[in-house]
Amino acid sequence: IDSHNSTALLGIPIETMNLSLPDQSMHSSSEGCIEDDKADVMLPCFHRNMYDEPLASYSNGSIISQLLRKTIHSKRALDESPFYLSSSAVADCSQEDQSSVSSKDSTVEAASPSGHAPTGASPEGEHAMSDHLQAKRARVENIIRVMVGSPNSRQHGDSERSENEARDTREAREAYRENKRKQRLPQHQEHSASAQVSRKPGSSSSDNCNTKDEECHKLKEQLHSMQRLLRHLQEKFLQVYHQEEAEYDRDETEVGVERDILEESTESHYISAEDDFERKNNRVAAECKDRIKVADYLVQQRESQNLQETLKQELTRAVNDCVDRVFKNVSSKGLDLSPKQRICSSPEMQISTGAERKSQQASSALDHSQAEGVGIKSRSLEYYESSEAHSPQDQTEALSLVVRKPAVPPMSSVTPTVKRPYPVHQAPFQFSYSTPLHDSHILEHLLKYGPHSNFGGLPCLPPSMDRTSPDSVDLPWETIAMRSKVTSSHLGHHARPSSLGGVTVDNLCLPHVKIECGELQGMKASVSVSGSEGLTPSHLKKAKLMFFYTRYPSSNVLKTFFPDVKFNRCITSQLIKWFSNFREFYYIQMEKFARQAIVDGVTDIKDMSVSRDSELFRALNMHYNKANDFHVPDRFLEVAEITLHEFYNAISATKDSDPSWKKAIYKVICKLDSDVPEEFKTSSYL
DNA sequence: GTGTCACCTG
DNA sequence: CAGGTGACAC
Repeated sequence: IDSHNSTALLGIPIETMNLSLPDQSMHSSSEGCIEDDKADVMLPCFHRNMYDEPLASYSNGSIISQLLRKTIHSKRALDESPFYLSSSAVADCSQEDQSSVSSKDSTVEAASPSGHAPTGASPEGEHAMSDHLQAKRARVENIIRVMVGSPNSRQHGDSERSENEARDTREAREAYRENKRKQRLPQHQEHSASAQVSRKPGSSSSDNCNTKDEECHKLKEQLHSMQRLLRHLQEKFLQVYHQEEAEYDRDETEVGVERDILEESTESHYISAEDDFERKNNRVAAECKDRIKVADYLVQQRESQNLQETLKQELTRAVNDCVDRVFKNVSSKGLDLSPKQRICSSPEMQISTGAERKSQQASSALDHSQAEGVGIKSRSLEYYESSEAHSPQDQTEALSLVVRKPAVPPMSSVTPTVKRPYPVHQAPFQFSYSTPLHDSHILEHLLKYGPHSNFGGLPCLPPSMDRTSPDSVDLPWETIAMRSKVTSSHLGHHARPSSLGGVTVDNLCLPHVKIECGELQGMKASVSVSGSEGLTPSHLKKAKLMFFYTRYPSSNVLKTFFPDVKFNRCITSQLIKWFSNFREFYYIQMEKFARQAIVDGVTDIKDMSVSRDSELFRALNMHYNKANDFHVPDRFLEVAEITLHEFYNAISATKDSDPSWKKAIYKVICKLDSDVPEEFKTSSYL
């Protein structure tokens, strides 16, 4: 509470801290898990004042709403006098933070984006205002987006966060108007940041390699960068609003109207999802309504209605999109898609530009750890950075490739894809805007656990246990890069179904066989044939065993003993080639052992016998019957012995000087073929 | 011209 | 084990 109050006094929104702290402490020692993250994210939404920033975590579409709400809130706080802050700070955490920072200027500015048309403005004036308003909104959206996606907001340690916030507060006061909004948004991130921090240890639980010192150092670094970013944003805000303020000075009543609109839209969209949330917020909402409603409906109903419609549309769209994404994710999970796929399913708009990229990447990765785990985020981000133009859909098929080749940007993969919910914004500032991720995961959580589930209380599951995928496990930033590389092994360690074994493997080998047939026909045959009709490793093994009986099988023999193979020129040639290779190895061995015998001083071929114990036999058996699960016929031993003698004699007679000296031997051996047992004819022999 | 084979290479 | 090549037979 102390820290809380102090922070509030400093004018820093600490709502997130207040709400998240318990969770943090709870999760700090535990392993980071998605659910926890989600819980952290969710808490603000459900336990906080509706007007705070419930929408901030939902979607880009709600940004305007968020701004409006904030403005209203600030306004209210202003109206309520300085005491509001102090009292609320102790009593209601959700309100104080906002009110603490609020000032009249800030209120006006904040309100400006949404509703500025002064009462009694002429129609033309209103129209012009609406245009102006839209332009203003766009700018504000961009700025907020930037702030939301601000890089370093996520990794602040609790202790350091205080310092950071204090600094931010000072800066904020300097640029008071914008700061109010800024502070909140960053805090929203901070909320997740805190969650992130708490989860870190857990995430790295598998390898407790991250010391606190390291974390602190990183957090500090990120804090600094975030501060820089914050200053930059403040400047931007000032620029925008100074311009706007000169022209449009907002009536406070409008703020109330807007706020009311926001209330309605917000409630309609989200309360249904979370009754608990509604209950908690009703109290606050009632208060606000009492104060503001009087002024609300006195002001330009028309504009407010338009605004209301717009906001509703935005919210509806955002919600719909979220639902779609959630269902996609769920369905993909049901299909047991690889983690990677799932990862990419929630990428959303991750657009980073220029110098901010790096920090952005880090922050965004951490930022969304709540929902999906850092690894996922980072990967998705990488993907978008590497190829911004690509839509997630484009990645759909690359998964397998990516999976096997770490070097390739894994991003290309996966993704079953979810369309980017909203068009990319063309703002001068394009930081990653990851909010959509939040909403999707929030909804997902709702779908999975129901609206009343306790996000904060979710059990911390062991990494990769009871999680949809290992990727969801949160990891420290340092490990993200590695993880993204490791992704390549996803197929292997994750879902590589044992079922992949037999048939699949065989099929994989098919190309081998088939490619040999240059012609389309052959390709078709091999492809369509797969398994039963094409040549598989099983067929190869069978051919090797047949070699014990026949070294020079005829085409007819082959066709007879490979009834399950759809023969064509390619297949036949392939089989012939196999036996050719078998012979090659066979004769090489024979020549080698014959020469060795000569070297060893063997003078009588009677001393050269081939038995099952002989080295020659072992070599041959190893080659043709590696599994040693086949009883080699005695006839083969005889043939082998004859062959060895032939080579010995030829070499002894120095016939090997003749380039074609082996031909005579081949001629002899080819006559020694015996019939292949009938059991080889059955396609299921092996 | 086509098919088969041995040989060589990777 | 596959691919390529040359020799050879048909």
